[in-house]
Amino acid sequence: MTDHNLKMDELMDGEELTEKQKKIIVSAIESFAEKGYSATSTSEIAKKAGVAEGTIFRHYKTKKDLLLAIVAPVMTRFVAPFIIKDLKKVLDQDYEHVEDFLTAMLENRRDFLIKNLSTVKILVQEIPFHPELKDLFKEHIGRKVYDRFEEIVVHYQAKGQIIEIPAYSVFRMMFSSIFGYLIARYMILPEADWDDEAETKRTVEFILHGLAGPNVKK
Amino acid sequence: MTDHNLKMDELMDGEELTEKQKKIIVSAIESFAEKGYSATSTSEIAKKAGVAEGTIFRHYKTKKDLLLAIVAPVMTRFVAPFIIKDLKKVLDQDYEHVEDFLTAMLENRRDFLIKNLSTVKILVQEIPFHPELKDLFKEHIGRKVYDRFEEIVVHYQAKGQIIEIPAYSVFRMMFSSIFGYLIARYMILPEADWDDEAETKRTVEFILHGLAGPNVKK
DNA sequence: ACTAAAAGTGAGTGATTACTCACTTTTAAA
DNA sequence: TTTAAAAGTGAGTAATCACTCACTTTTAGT
Repeated sequence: MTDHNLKMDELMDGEELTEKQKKIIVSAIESFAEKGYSATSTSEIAKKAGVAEGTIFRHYKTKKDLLLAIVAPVMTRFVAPFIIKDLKKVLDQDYEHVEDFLTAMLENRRDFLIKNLSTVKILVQEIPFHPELKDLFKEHIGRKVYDRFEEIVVHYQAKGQIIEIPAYSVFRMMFSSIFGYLIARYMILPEADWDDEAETKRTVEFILHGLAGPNVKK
Repeated sequence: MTDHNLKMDELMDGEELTEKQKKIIVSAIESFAEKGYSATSTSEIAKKAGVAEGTIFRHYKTKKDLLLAIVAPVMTRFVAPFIIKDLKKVLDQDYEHVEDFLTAMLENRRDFLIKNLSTVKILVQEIPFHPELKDLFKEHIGRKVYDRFEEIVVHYQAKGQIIEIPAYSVFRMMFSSIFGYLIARYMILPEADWDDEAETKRTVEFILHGLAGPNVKK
């Protein structure tokens, strides 16, 4: 179970969990990711966790609460790197060129995905069917991440490094290229023989050239 | 029901269907797209279609067969525009520049998506959970579409219009940009106020600049 | 008009499901 | 050591599910 690589407190944001509860979480993550929430029974989760079915309901009022308990933290954690104080100062010091920022972001998102692969899978697979998930997503990522990203885009446009188009277009193109790569790499064809260094470089170059402003570094 | 815009013979590749069968298909498409296959009961489909539940099993041996009957034709139709005889001749005559090809492809894929929105949604949502769908996808799209696409990439690389990188990287970046746009436009934020012409142009420009070869048209 | 095949029906079936709850075991505090 | 709270159990429940099948209705061919 790949999520055993994760410390349990990372999963649940430091909450104190019983051993049985941990087993329930781990088993639910595995089954939800593999079969989907709807096709996974609480009975199966219990068996896999080696607990009584009633134990699940001892900790989570409903099956849906179990799903939310798994997925909500991953959304919170997705946002974290974007919550930077004094963004402008950080960009000027550490990411003078948009290439530096891009490379860092791609690597950071990659690390995040590798660490949270199963839970991200669950999130992506379940969002179409659960309004609560969609609302949470909008709140955390739609708003918080996007607002920060807009500032970043404006910053680099002011320096002539990114073409003058709406920030949401930049957002869309950058994210689709990055996640197009990460999803293909880790979710669609994980067993293929990937040259990660080369593909990362190509993806960054693609984005840089695609969005090049008048002042871009050659 | 948006799929009512589709002629029924387009949906089912010309097969003769009874009126009740058509209603079953239409209702199943709607519910599978909205709730997912697993969370949709045959009882619900029957009620929505105004038929007896047994009627579904009169036409489809299992619930899964109903799903496959809906999804398989859309995959076949996805491939169709890529099955061109004498590809080189067509490219030279109609798409001298990669920009022309790109624009045509984006528009063609857009039209396809608009026409098949619900069934594409079902396909995307269900693939992770159904090995048969994944196999069908690999057969139709993984192989057929990709092989053709490789020829197209090689064609434009030979003319210096696309950068010399592996075809699968080109494929990945092009498709993620195109589908990043189409999915955002029609599946994630369909109600937003989109300037389609501008966004199409931006997407094409992004890809063109991102993949520009030494001989690209200025 | 008659007949057989095709299409459709809806009650029923055995299995499965999310959840409850009375009871048992474990843990922690005094 | 005792007591109470917390954690855990598993049989049971009402509801739901995919599917069957005896029967009815409709259609098509002669």
